[in-house]
Amino acid sequence: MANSTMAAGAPDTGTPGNMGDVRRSNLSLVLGCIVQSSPSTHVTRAQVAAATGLTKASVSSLVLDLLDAGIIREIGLNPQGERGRPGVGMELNPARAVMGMEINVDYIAAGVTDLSGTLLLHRTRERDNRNSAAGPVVAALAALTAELRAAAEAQGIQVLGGGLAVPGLVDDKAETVIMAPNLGWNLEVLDLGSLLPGVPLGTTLFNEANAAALAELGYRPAGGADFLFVSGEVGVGGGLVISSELFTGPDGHAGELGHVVVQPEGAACSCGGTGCLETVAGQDAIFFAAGLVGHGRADSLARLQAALAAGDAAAADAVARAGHYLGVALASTARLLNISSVVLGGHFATLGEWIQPALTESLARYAPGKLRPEDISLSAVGEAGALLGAAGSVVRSLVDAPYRLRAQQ
Amino acid sequence: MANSTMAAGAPDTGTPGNMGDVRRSNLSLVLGCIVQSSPSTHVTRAQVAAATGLTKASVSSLVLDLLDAGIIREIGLNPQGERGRPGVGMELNPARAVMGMEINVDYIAAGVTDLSGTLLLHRTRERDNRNSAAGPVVAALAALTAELRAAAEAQGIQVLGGGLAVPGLVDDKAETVIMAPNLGWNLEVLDLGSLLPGVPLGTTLFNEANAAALAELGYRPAGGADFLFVSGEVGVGGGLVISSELFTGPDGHAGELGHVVVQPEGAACSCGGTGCLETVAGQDAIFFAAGLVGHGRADSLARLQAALAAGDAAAADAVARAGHYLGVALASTARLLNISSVVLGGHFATLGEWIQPALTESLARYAPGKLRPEDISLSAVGEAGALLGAAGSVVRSLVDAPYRLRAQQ
DNA sequence: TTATATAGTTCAAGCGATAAACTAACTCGC
DNA sequence: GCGAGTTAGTTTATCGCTTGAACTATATAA
Repeated sequence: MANSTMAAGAPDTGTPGNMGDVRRSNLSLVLGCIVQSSPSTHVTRAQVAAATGLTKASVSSLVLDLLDAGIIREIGLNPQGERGRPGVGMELNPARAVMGMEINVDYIAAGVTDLSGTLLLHRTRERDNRNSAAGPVVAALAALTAELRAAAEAQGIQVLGGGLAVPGLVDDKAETVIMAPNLGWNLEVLDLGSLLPGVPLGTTLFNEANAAALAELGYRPAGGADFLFVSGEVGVGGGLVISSELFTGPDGHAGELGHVVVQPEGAACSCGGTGCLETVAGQDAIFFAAGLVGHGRADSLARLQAALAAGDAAAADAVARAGHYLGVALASTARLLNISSVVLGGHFATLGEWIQPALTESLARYAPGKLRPEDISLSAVGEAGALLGAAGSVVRSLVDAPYRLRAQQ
Repeated sequence: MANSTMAAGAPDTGTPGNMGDVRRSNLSLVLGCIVQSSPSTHVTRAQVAAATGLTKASVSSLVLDLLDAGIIREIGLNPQGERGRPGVGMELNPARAVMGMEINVDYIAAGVTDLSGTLLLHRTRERDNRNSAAGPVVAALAALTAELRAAAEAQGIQVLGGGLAVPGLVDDKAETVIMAPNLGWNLEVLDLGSLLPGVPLGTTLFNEANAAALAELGYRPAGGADFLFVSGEVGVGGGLVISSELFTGPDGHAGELGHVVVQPEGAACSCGGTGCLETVAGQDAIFFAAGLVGHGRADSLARLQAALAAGDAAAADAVARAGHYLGVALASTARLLNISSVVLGGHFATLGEWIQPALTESLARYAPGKLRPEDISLSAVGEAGALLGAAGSVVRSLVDAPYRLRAQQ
C-alpha cells in the first residue's frame, strides 16, 4: 500500500519548507538519539554522528544548541580502556523536569518526572470530583502542583511543562473536556494556564487511556511498538499505539473500546447505544453482576478479589462474562486495525488471573490465530500510569521539537 | 493529545535532513498546488507562490524542475481583463499517464488515466482466476496492459507507472499477495515488473478496498477527507481514509470490516472466527439467505434486485438482516475510530435503497447521534473504482515525491 | 502617452550541511 | 618516558537552497 511514512523533510501541511526546518529536524534527531541511550550510557558526539548519519561537525553544532537550551548536559570524560581520545558523555539534564497530572473520579494527583521519565515526586489527594465543576477541581490541582513545583525547585529542578490526563474525550487545542460522563463534565473548558504559571512549554491536555497507553509504551521491550492498551476504569477506554505513536483518529479521540457493540440484543448503555462492552465489562457492571453494591470503588475491587479468591460463583460469573465480551471486542478490533498485541490495564490488569481464562477462550473462538494468549499482557504501569504517560508525552513533544525551548530563553 | 502531525521537515525516520530534503518537500508542495487547481484553472506561478507561502523566486525555480521532468506544462497566457501582466498558466502534462490494473475473481481489467485522474482508456477481460495461480493471471494482465500502453503511446501519451489492485491482503514492498481467499491465493509473489516493463515509476500493489477508498476520495466534496469506505464484494472489506490519507495499521492491512464480530452466537466464518459481518452481509451470505443459489455473481445480484423490486419477502429479509448487522459493525467502528462518515460501495451501493432502512434503524440504535442517516452515502465510483484508485495512488505518490521522475531522466 | 499594477527573473546575502584539514587527548609499544 | 597510532571534536572552505530586493516584462486605466 502507499507508504504512510513520508520522505524525510516532507511537510504534511501546506507550509513551505526552509532551511530552518532542516535544522529543527536534525536537532530532534540528535536529541532523540541521546534520549534513547539515556540514562548514563555515556553517549558521545561521535556516536551520535555515527548513529544519525550526520557529520561530526553538524552534530557538534546541534549539540551546542541543546546545551544552550539546557535540555542536555555534558558529563565527565570516559576513561575506559579504549584507544584514542575519549569522548565527552552527554545525558538529559537532570535539573529539568515535567509535571504529570491526573484528574479522576475520586482523586487528583500530580508527579514530577525528569526528562528520562523517572518519577521524582508524587502526591495523590482524595477528592470527590463527580459533582464538582471543572473550575474548583483545577484550582485544587493547581494548589497541589504548586507544592510539588516548589519542592522540585528547592532541589534545583526546573519544571518545563506539564501534561494533564482526564477520563474523557478532550480537545487539547481548545483545552476543553468534550465529554467525561464519569465526572459529569460536558464541554468544560479547563484553565490549564493556572496549573503551572510561567512554564515555557505550558500544559497539555490528554485523554487518560491514551496517556496510560503511552506510559505503557515506555515499559515495553524494543520492537513492541504496536499495541492496543485497554483502560479498565469506571468506563472502558482504549489507547492505540502504532509505530510508537498514538493513533487518535480524525478528531483526535479514537479508541473508545468501551462502546464497541458486543451484544446486539444487550442492555442500554449510558452513551445511548445498546450492548456496548462497557455495559458488561465496566467496573460498575462487573460489581453489580457480582452482587457488590454501595461500596467505594477501590473497596469494591478489593471485595471482588476476595470473593473470587473465596470461590464465589456470582463473582466468577461476572468476571468471566466480562472476559468473554472483552474478547469479542478485541477480536473485532484486531481484525479492523490489524492489531496483534493487547495490554490490559486498570481493573482488567487487577483481575488478570481471573479474567484471562474466559478471555483466552473467547479470543480463540472469535479471532483464532490472530490474538493468541501470548499476545495479551497485563499492564506494567501502576496507579500513576496516566500521570506518567501525560508527563512522558510532554517530554516526547519536547524531543520532537527541542527548538521550542531554545527560542524561549 | 500529542500532535500526530509533526512540524514541517521533521523526519519520522532516522535519516538526517539535508537541504535537498527541503527542495524535495517544496517541489511536492508546488506540484500539489498545481494538482489541486487542475484541470485547466490556469494556475500561475504567482498564485502558487501566494498559496504556498514560498517566494516567487523559489516557485519559479521549482516550476522549472517540474517542467524539465515533464510532469507539468505551460499553457497560454491569460488575457483576462485584469490589470498588470498576465500570468502564464500551468497544468499537469496531458501527455503523461499511469496505468490502473485490477485482478478480481472473474475478470482482469486495466485502464490508463492522465495525471488528473481522468480515465482515458479502459479494457476489461473476463477470466476465471479462482483456480489459477498468480503467474498465468499476471501474464494475461501483462498482455492486456501492453495493448493499452501501445494505444496510449500511439496518441503520444507516455505511461509513467502503474498500480495493481487485488482483493486480498498485500505486502507492497515484497510484491506479495499474503492472502486472497476468494482467489485461492496464499503468499503468491507477483512479478509486477513484467506488467509495465521499463516505466520509470514501476508498478505498486494495492488492496482492492483500499484502492477503491482512495478513488472515492477523489469524488468527495472538499473537507470530506475522513471516512470509512465499505467494499461489498464476495468478502466485505474496508478502507479507512483519515485526513485524505489511507490508514493501513501496523502492518499495512487494517480495515477488515468483514471480520468484525456482530453476532457472538452466530455462524462460523471462513476465517475461522464466529459471527463475523461477512457471514451475514457478504454477497454469498445474502444470496443464500435470499434463496438464490447456483448463478453467476453479477447474475445473482441482478436477480436479487428483481426479487426486491417484486416484493419478495426472503430477499427483503436477507437484505434487511445484512443492513442491520452492517449497522452494528459500523457503530463499533465509528466509536473505535471516531469515524463520522461512511461510504458504501460494491453490493451495498447497488442495494442502497433496499439496505438503507435497516441500516439507518440499526445505527440509530447502536450509535445514536454518532452516525446519522446523512452520514452514510453511496459510492460515486463505479465498476472501475479499484482500478482508478490504484492509478490515483500512483499519481499521489508521484506528487509526494516528484523528484523521483526528475532523477530518472 | 503616461501612470499603475501584476508576473516573472536576476542577483546578492544568509543559513545550514558537508568534507577535509586540523587540534586535542588518550593507549600502546618500546 | 616518549613517539606512533587512534579516536574525538573543532575549524574552515564550499555548495545548495531559500529569501528579499531590485529589475524587466506586459497588461489596463486615464
